[in-house]
Amino acid sequence: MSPTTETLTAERILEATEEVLRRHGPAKATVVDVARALGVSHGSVYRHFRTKAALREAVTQRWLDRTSGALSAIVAQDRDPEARLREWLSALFEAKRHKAGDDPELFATFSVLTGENSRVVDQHIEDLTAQLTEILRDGAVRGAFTPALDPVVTARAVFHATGRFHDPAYAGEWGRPGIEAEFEAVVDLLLRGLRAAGRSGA
Amino acid sequence: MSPTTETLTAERILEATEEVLRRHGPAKATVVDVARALGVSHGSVYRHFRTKAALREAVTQRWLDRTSGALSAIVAQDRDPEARLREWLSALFEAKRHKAGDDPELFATFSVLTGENSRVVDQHIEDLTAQLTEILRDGAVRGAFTPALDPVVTARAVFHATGRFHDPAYAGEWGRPGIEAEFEAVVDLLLRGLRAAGRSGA
DNA sequence: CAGCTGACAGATATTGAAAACTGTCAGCTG
DNA sequence: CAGCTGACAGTTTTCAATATCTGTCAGCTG
Repeated sequence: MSPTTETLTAERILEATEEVLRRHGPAKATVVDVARALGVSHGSVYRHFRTKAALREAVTQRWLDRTSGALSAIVAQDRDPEARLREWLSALFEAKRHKAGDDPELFATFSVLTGENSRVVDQHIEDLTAQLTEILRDGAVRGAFTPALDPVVTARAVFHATGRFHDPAYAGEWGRPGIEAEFEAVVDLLLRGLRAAGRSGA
Repeated sequence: MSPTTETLTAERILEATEEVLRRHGPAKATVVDVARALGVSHGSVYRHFRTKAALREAVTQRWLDRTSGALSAIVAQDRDPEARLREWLSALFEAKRHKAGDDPELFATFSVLTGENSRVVDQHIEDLTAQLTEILRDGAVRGAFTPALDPVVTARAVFHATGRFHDPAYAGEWGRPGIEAEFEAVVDLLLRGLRAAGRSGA
């Protein structure tokens, strides 16, 4: 039962690939490296993943799904939709910032896929906007947010409007001093726009 | 009075550089090319611009200033601040879109400078947010926008929130089908947030 | 015989030598 | 003598040869 004699599964390949990507980065990590880390030939890896791109995408998907999963807990909370939306956006920003800082090589892989308009990234964005839609819909039902706005369209608008704080293209600016204040200003403005008429402002 | 015997001025060098950049793009355009286009030695170009970077920046600044100038006319209009803001944002989006489409090589130069956090790009952003601030301040005075928000901070928030529609990092998405609707959704939401309480919604 | 191997063809990346470019400056020229 | 030239040193880019990688598959192995 030593690791090298265990059956070769997609899961084990994903773990090894994540490790190789973490060490070498997306530009240098090769399928041969992954196979070597697992003590098998690279042909075996191709038995589980049709192409190198599919492997990269699977690793990235797993990695992104961890974020979506953590955020969905906030959506499920039973409290003030406005506070929930604020916390959700804040958590998304934090998550992306930490990923960029703690796992720069995996983050670079994610950035590459974003630039390539990968299906995986599109799916991630759909997951996130679906969560936003859920909060907005609930907020409208509870009377916290105006019912005048279509939740699906508005969720996408909120997501795009906060792109500076979660899109990897901006990762370089997430370390700047005033970034937190910028985030607050954008979120405050968006929340003003979402609130039902008759509720007090800031 | 033939062009080749005219005095060599910064202005003539800028024109020639713009032409060379348009033809070759930022990666291939050289100072030697610019000098050749002007019929002088490259040493003469260095008499007017200390480095190649300074030359690129001067060309880009001129190019960006044309946009700021056109937009300032909208700021100066004497009409409903909300309509003015809408038109200003729309004009900014259009201007960037056309620049990206009509002058791809000059736009690429601008994108390079953006990625390098050039002083020229920072100045351009300051110009634009100053114009936004002006509209917001005027809107607050006229009672169209809520006075609860600091115009300077809010102008930056509006600028960041609409980044998807003017930041060169997103140029690749400006040709997509739904982009206009996305733009409208974001602007509608922001305007709801800006409006003074007691005014009717959408 | 299910799963793995390793040789292979074509594609991609690396390397290092040669070419081109940037920025300087002593001296030429009108 | 103000303005321009062109040779030059140091750096960057180009290009072609070489090495490595991707993806396939016939055949080996437990």
